[in-house]
Amino acid sequence: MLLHFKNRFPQLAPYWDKYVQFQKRTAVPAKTVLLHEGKVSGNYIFVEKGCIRAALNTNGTDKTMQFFFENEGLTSLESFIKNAPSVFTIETIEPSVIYLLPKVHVKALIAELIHEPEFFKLMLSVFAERQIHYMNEFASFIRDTPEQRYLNLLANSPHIIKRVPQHYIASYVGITTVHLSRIKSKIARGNSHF
Amino acid sequence: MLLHFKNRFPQLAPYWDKYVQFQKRTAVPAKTVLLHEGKVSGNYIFVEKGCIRAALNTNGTDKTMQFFFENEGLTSLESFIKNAPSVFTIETIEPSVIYLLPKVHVKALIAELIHEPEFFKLMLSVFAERQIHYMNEFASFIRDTPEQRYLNLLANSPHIIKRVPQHYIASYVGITTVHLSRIKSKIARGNSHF
DNA sequence: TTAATTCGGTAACATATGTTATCGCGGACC
DNA sequence: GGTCCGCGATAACATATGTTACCGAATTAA
Repeated sequence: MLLHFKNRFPQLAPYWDKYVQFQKRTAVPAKTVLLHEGKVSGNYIFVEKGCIRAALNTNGTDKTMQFFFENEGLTSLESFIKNAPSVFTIETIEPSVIYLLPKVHVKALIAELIHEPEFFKLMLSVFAERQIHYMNEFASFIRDTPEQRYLNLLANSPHIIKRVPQHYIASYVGITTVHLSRIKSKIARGNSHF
Repeated sequence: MLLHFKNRFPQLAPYWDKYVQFQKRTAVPAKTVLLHEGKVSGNYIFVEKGCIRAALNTNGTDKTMQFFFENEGLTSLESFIKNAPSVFTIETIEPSVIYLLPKVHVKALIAELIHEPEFFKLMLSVFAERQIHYMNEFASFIRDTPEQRYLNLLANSPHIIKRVPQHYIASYVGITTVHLSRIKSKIARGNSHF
């Protein structure tokens, strides 16, 4: 993970190098839970290979919120920052290779980098991107019908649809697997709105 | 607006003072558009008095995304940072008194403050809060039924329901005004799920 | 003040989506 | 090879939500 940042931000190389030793590389099978909903997040997670999802559990039904693939990093921000119980579960979809960087070291890294304007800009842009991402997801739910959300996904992130089992996609667009099947067959029959 | 920050972060007082002169205080009537969807945001907006909403327009139907009240600040982040067209409109609900701080000065302020660790922490926490907010809204749409969303609003933000016209609330929870009326009368009859 | 407009409630009907159940395919495991 | 199980399709029915239309109260404009 830190190597990934190092490639993107070589100016800060000495900092990354110093913390490389603390991250743990692990290979895990599919359906491995990396963080349980309700537990406090202890690590920043980086995906080297494989595929991970964040999921909510409501009255026994599992709903997928987000997907992560190679070269993406994630954590439960609220849990990480505030030591609050995570609202979602983090789980592998495929057998994956991940890096874990414990929270203490992330905090130490940030404390060291707090004087570096380059790092400041990096953090702000990362945070801004995430905020914009979630805001757009939120806006999409207010604005779009589930069918439209599926079509958007098909248009903007076809790799997700190709790679991820369909029942995860269904809850992600806000519907049941049955209804997603209906939508797909409707599209296949050429009866979509487009 | 800057006075607001000055009260909360007196350590940075000299910076706030310097920029106070650039902000413009304005009183505007209800239903005044402060930023049109599709336009680039030019100001950071701070609400001294009144009430503002962010809204999306889809095929002629107006949908409310968020409400802002006294002592809250807002802008279209994507538009502000990337000079991208704003995805939403910003409009007053009530007659309001607002402060506008032009983008150039906000950027200059950030550029000056970039070396202040206190400011760094402030910015990160502001950004983190916003991200958590939008993420929770997003999660709520995946997890909850519209009726549940209305009940959540009633429990967590009753001031919004008391203060804002109901048709804005309806689109905010993701339904039509007709259906919101149904839900309300159902609750009044004591038939809600709780 | 009256007149106009906005806002919220309700009904009847149309459509979208959920629920439950069944089937079939294909991979995992022995 | 066979058996089990995860996954996706489909049907029939139930429920949730949208659409249109109408009414009356409340607010605003003249």
